[in-house]
Amino acid sequence: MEGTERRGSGRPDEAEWLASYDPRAFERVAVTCDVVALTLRESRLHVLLVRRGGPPFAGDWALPGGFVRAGQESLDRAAARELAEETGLGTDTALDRVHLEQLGSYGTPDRDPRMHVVSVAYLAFAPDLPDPRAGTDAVAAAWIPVDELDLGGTAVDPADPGEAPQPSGGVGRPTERDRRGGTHGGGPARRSADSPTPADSPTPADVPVPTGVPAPTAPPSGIRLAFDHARIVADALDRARSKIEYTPLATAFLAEEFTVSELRAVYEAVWGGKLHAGNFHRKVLSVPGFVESTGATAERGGSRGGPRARLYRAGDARLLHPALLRPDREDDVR
Amino acid sequence: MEGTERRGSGRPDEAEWLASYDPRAFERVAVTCDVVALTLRESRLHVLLVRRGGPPFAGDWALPGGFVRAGQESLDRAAARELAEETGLGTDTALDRVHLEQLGSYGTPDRDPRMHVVSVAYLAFAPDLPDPRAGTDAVAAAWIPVDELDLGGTAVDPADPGEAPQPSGGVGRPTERDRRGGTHGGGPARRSADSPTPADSPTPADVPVPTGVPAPTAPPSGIRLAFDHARIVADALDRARSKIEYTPLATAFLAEEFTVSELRAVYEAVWGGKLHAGNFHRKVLSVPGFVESTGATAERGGSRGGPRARLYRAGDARLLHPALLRPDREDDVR
DNA sequence: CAAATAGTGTCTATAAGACACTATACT
DNA sequence: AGTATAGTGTCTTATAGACACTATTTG
Repeated sequence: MEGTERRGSGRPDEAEWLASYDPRAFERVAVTCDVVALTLRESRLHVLLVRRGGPPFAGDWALPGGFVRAGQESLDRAAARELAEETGLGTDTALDRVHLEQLGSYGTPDRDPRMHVVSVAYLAFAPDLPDPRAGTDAVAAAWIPVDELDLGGTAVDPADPGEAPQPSGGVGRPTERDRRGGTHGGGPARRSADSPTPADSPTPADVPVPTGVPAPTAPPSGIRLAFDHARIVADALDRARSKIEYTPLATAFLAEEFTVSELRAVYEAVWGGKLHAGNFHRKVLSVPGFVESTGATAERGGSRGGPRARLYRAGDARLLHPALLRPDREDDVR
Repeated sequence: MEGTERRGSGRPDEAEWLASYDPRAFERVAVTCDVVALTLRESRLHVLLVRRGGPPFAGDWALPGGFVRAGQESLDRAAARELAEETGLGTDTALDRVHLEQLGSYGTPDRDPRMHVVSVAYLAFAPDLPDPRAGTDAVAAAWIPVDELDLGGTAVDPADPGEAPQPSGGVGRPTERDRRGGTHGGGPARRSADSPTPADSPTPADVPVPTGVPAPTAPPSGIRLAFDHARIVADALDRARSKIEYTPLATAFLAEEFTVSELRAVYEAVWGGKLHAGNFHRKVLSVPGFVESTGATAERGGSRGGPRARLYRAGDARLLHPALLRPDREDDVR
């Protein structure tokens, strides 16, 4: 809207002017909010998906989402609403322990065969939540392990990653997408789709889906997602991997009180690899404001032995300083 | 769109179902692309702005932007088009040296008094470009020094930063916004507006606009921007400050060949502070792929004396490893 | 010549990782 | 008992920053 009027004064292209002046005079794009909700179940990362009842992509799994209610709600609220509807949790209940942030917007004209739809994607970090009330919705809804998804390991041109999340306007570190290339140096006409720029993680890796990263890549023949949702989920995972490096958000996957081992399990699940227990322990406790001791101790030791671990809760830091950097992978930048 | 059909089977709220089922049956939101184009002029950071000709906010400066052409262009393309139109440069010409990435989307219902508009904001890094062809557009267009803008140093509730960029899905480091709080831990209903989550910079600083950061904060009475564009520009600056930490994008502000001193000037302008020349020099040359020597030497030494500097061009790295971290500011996290 | 800059050398503090070791608790 | 885990200590290496210094060029 803004800045529209400046067009069309003393210009020859009146037609074009009209087109952009009154939105109602022309076809419009639809706006939806889609949510990539992540949680940890049995030390595996899961994403909330719904099964589509009708075409297009009938029977396929897709991200929960829906139209933004014009004039009624902000994007953030729309995302929260979608998430609440899908998880079956009240907008307040257990849902207030969920972290929700904007991921990026996707708006290629042909991403939905029915019409031009711009989806504003959100990323959610949730503690282990109950199964979504599948019966309520037409088809099914479930938490699916992310490593069972086909996220299209099929290389993305590093110079033209499509459109969507960029290492966005938040405080962050380079994400996988950044590592893969992003829009750097490209002319304005380089991307094929709209993509938020990833901006979360600092570990470089310009190779699309190289070996070296253990779990979070696409398996031989995983679950296909509807629309461009595989891309959105891939971007979300990039963001998540990056985000837990420099924020305490890994704690959002856990209960209010947790042990350092449980926290380490979050990192291992999200990053996909083993971490050195001893060094991780010291590191976590050394970052100011990351966790604070409750003074209590776990009821029992590990299931396979070991002393009872001390309990912690999230500290008051909003950023980790210094950050917990991902271990260098082979597939480093350049 | 996606996942809409799953609603409304065996549900009591048929009305609501209808509302979200067929987008054409209800009021829609408009989608625009706004661009925050940054460039360096005389060692100061400037942003491209246009002056509004009519209400609302007539006479105020605003970001260049316009409607996304339904069914015709992706978000990335729309942003590139807006930028090209405004700078007067062809979509290819000098514009192919411009870096363009998605920043985030802003969609509070009341951000435009006329209707519900979702703006997908983009961030551009440009080398010194000619003045925009002001005559063409109704009112004016110009490069304005960012430190002359009123970006509302008026504290943002660290717990409720509004809606827009989050340290997005790209590879990044925590940005100022991350440092200020972001959506961490907040329930889904916490934000007042939609904001991409910043994800770019790692230096923590939870204080809204604390002392310590020299230049890039709001002056006593700077230029007011239309709509929520001050917020968008603030988010863009956060992203930019963060982005040059872990990517070689600072070179996008310079000509093809540049000296280390010129590169340092970019960092100083964007971060707002002096950097140690010697350490910066060594650091830049030590990061693999950041810059590569051309073998040539500058024609003349500095205007105030000194040897002729060697010339470099951007290297092939897409991420800096290790990153060039911003010097710790007092206003550190916690 | 004076002053400012380009570029290098050196030292110190911090942080990450490898490794070793103890103490505890489960089966 | 055997084994796995919680948590700590120590050493090595990489990096950031402070500081010093030389060489080169402009006014």
